[in-house]
Amino acid sequence: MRSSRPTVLDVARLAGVGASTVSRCLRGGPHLRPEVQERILRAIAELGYEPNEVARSLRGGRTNTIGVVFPHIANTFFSLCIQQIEQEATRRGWTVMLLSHQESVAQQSKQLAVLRRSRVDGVILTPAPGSDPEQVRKELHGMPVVALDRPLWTGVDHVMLRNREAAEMATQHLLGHGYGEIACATASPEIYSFVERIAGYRAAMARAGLGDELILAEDYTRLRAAAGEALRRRPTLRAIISLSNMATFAVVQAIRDVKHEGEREVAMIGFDDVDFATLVEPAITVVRQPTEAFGHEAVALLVQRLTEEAATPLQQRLLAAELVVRASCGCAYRD
Amino acid sequence: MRSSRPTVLDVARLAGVGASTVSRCLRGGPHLRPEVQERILRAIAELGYEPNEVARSLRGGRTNTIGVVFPHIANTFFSLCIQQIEQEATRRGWTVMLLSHQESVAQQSKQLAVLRRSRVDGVILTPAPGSDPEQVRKELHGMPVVALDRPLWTGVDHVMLRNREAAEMATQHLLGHGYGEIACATASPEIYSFVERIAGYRAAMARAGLGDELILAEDYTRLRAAAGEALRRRPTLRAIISLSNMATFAVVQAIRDVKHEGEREVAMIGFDDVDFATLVEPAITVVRQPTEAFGHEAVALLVQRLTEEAATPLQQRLLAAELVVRASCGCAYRD
DNA sequence: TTGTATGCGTTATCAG
DNA sequence: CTGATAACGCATACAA
Repeated sequence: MRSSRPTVLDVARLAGVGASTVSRCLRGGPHLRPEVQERILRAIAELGYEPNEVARSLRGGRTNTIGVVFPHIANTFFSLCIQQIEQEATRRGWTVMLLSHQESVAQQSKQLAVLRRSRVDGVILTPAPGSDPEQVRKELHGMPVVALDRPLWTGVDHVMLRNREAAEMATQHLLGHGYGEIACATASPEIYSFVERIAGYRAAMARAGLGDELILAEDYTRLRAAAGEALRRRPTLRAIISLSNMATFAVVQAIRDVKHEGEREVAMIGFDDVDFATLVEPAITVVRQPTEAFGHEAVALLVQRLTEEAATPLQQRLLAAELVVRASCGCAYRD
Repeated sequence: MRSSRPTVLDVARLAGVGASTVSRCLRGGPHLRPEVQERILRAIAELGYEPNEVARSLRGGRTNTIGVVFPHIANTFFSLCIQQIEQEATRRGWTVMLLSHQESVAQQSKQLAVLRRSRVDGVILTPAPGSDPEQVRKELHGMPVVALDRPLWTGVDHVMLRNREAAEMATQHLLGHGYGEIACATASPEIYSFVERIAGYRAAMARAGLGDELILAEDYTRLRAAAGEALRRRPTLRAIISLSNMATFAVVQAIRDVKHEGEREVAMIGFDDVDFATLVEPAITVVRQPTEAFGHEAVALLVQRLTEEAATPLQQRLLAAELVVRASCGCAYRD
């Protein structure tokens, strides 16, 4: 059953040629007599030969594999990115090794060690909050890396959202509807993208001469509670911006909680075009991140660097978010 | 920069021992003088040596990698499974190569070829609909496989839901609420799990002496339309069961579409505990699949078979679904 | 145009 | 207890 598979040598023997000739035939070498090539191809088919990528990797020093390390896999933002990465990698003939670090620096270290030992050619990484850039640089040990969604250190290729602009845009939109008191909700406010989005929100509020109110929490269960509390404490608070898909979920719940206690309309703009955005009433206006571009660009950048001849200059992609206007922001319903 | 990394030989030289001694030290061989071990460990630390898994794989004939092939990655059911698989694999010291086939048999063939050439030790596969089992068996070429969510051929390890029971349970629940006309909605009715769930639904309806009505479509946009149409065509239709997270989404939309046209209450039970289930009004009663168990069991089964001494008997896990009762089925609201 | 020999980094074997 | 050696499968340099 587990009969060991045929090697180039088996093919060579059957075709009555040398091993290197078979190798050349496989790799499309030009120096081949058609007749010989024919014999080799037949031998390959007959034996069901397939090259051993492990041996190729050892010999060539390249694995044709990229390591992908994300905080979580099931979070819709990341799973959409991963989906895109897998497809783009497959399309280009690369293979993906998937790992997650659960937002833990320690776990991230372990996973990077796995990638080092596996000799992957490059890495796509969304670093855990609190990562020491210099430490990560060492742990990468020279493996080319593309930072996705969060920065690593200046001088590394990355693909990120224009976080500030995105949050500003949302805030502006709410301000345009006449809301003066607008809160901003997120868990894990130490995570880079949230830091930036908070800054964007604050900038917009400051420009309008208004104060800001942050609703923060360690996790999303607490965020729901915190948002509810904020709404109760401040009856004049009528609008909230949430900074991620999870936060959006929590805020929707909080608003519903408060609504149940008495009449109270609260406008909101969510982050990420979650599927429930169009299902709830009113439909949620959201800041949509271009997840396809995240995945596509990350792979493109990495592959480019892995196959470059001369040194490619630093590549940094700053992606624009899109405001998908629905009803929750105060706009007329128009679905 | 790309200075090639130290090898066992470098470590051996620095420690003043032979290469195999270093190897034994690494693999925890018992035959080592403490003094020598000390020297080796120091050399390893000094050089920053890390074993090359590629070479190990070539030498050992095992890659410590499992291939995971799913239809899609971003579908919440699959992404939850993948998340669990990655965690369980990492915990056990295995590595995951992630691929998707987009429900295409041709794409699946290509991905299995990638896995063959990569010499992964085993595969977790959710086969594309229309797969020829014998063909897949050949394409696996002896690699141990665990089928997840959909069967492959009798005699292969698998982890699946008790689909019929799950659908029957949901149907029963609706029948218990007094609904006589209950429709069942899904796209891609050729996919195994949906076939089974349809059978379960029908069995329950037949047992109650009632006829069944299937709402089928090729994709989910059309399913939304088809469900809306069915509701309009048959004003007495007051309950729908949807067979997947995507179908649930479509049915919720359809019910909302119809509701907008006039007063009409439609009960429903969804499949998969999607996050929007608790956000819409009324909250959706759903059949919850134990995604953690899917991932965990799949890895456990596969690893067991990969590390078995003697031949392990066929392992088939049939997971039970859980009815999460909320309000959409007609039960009192109780959140 | 083709074949032979060598090495990629490990580990198992076997002799010391 | 330890060290030299061979082999895993492939691709390259070089010889023919």
